[in-house]
This record gives sequence, C-alpha cells and structure tokens, in this order.
Amino acid sequence: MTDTAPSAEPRSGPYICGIDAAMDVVSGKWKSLILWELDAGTRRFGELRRGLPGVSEKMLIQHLRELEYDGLVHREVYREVPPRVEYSLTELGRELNAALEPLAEWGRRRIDRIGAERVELPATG
Amino acid sequence: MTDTAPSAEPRSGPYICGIDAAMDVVSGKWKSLILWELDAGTRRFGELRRGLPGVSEKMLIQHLRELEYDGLVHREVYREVPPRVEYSLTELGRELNAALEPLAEWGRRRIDRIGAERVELPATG
DNA sequence: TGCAATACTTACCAAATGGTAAGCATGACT
DNA sequence: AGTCATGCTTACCATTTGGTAAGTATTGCA
Repeated sequence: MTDTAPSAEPRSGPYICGIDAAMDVVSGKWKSLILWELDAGTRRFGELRRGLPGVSEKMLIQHLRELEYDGLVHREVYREVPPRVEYSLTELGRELNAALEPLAEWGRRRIDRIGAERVELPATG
Repeated sequence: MTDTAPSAEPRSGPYICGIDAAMDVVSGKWKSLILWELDAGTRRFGELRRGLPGVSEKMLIQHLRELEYDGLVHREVYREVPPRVEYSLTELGRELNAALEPLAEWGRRRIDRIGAERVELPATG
C-alpha cells in the first residue's frame, strides 16, 4: 500500500471507552474542521479547500475519504468536465457534530480565558 | 530541549474555532482516558498507570504534565519515601469532562453500531 | 549489603502524521 | 496545439508522536 491509501473500511478499535471510539474518527488535523464546514451545507472539494486555510489537497482528500469510510460524510460525483464532487454530512455526521458542540463551547471559553489568537476564516456561512 | 521536555506553558493557538482549541488540549493517545480516570477521583501516578492498560511511564507523565500546564489537572507532591504524588482534576478539568460526555455517548453508540471490540479495564474504582 | 517501592528521567528508535510539489485525465475554449 | 479548470494521485521528505528499556534518588527492611 502506498503513502496515501486510506483504510478500506471504518476503523474499529478495540476501544477502551466511548471517548476513545469517538476520538478515533475525529482525530486528524482537519477532521473536526471539515465536519464543521459541512455542517453549514454541501460543499465541493475546492470550496472546502478554500474554506480551510492551510489544508493541503492531499490531507483534505485523505481526511474526506476516512470520514466517508467512517460513515460521517457522503460523497457525490457528477460526471462532468471539469469534474464536480460534492461532500455533505450523513445523519451520523450530523449527530457527531451535535455531540461536538459542548466541546466547541468549552473551547471558545478557553480561547477567551487564555487570550489565544484566532485565525481568520474567510466567511463560509 | 530533549525528547521528553514538555512545553512550559499552556498551548495557545492560534485557533480556528472552539473545537480546535479544545482538541488541542485533549489530543494525545491517553489524555482523554486520563481525564476519565481522574473524574472518578484522585489518583496516584502508579494507580493511573495500572488503570490505563498499555500506557508507558514516559507518556503518562508527559501527558500529565501537559494537562497540568493546561490547567486541567492538579499535581500534589507528598515528600515521603518512597515518593507519593497525587493527581486530581481542577474545576476546569471537570468542565472539560462534562463537555466530553456527549462525545463519549456518541462513541458508545458507535461501538455498538460497528460491533467494535472493547478492551477490558481492570477495575479501578 | 542489597533489594524493594515509587515517581520519574533519559537516550534511542520506529511509526504515524502531515507537508510540498509535480503529475494525470478530461473536454471546452482559443 | 496550448491553456484552463477541477479533483484527485504520487513520490518524497520532515516533523510529531509514542514505545522500550535502562537509569536515578531516597529510605525502610531483611
């Protein structure tokens, strides 16, 4: 297998607890951010890339593929030229995002508390 | 700086969003598990090690130090021989754990859904 | 004297993760 | 024929992360 080949099916433990199992699908530098972006609606590959400042194409597809295998995002290919591929959240993905919301809120308070810098995101919705 | 030297102060972004800031303090193979263990009460170093099957001493202290710097755990040293060191959650740590609960619940359902294996934890209390 | 217990500390190494940059396929447009 | 756009794919490399195993310090106890 090569460098970028993603696993062929959902990662599947063994896990010590629920956190362990949830973190497994969310860990990766851009995954939660991708989920967040998609929560606002369907996005094309290029739109996602532009919406996530700093992500490389390699990592973006790699993460998208893993999220797809884990059943969190849906990939729809339109056979056009130039190609069009749209990504959206599955129901499972939306549930995960909901479960991430309290964590996001905690993080926002942490940013305020420690006065961390914020990265400006070009508005995406 | 050597291999194991932890950073001297809380990690501090810049962050893209709350998730980003929260994940930053939780990511690390054992961190959420350590938090989970400590949620049940104060633990000595050795107790934590025995409670987390597979963790190495190096990673355990490294993660504990980072959690301490990030203000999530409190470290209390008793000058005895042999030494005794007790770790416990701070209020901030308890808040983080609360924010992690929905994610844990999602993860538990994921384990059931995909029929993932579970690792047996020796009972720690 | 020598070993046990506890909480680290260190050196070294392997695997995982992520980045850069170039290449590929297709068809419309010039 | 050459360029553009899009969505990848690949090779290669650097950094990060985590593991193993040995060593340190202190004092009680056999």
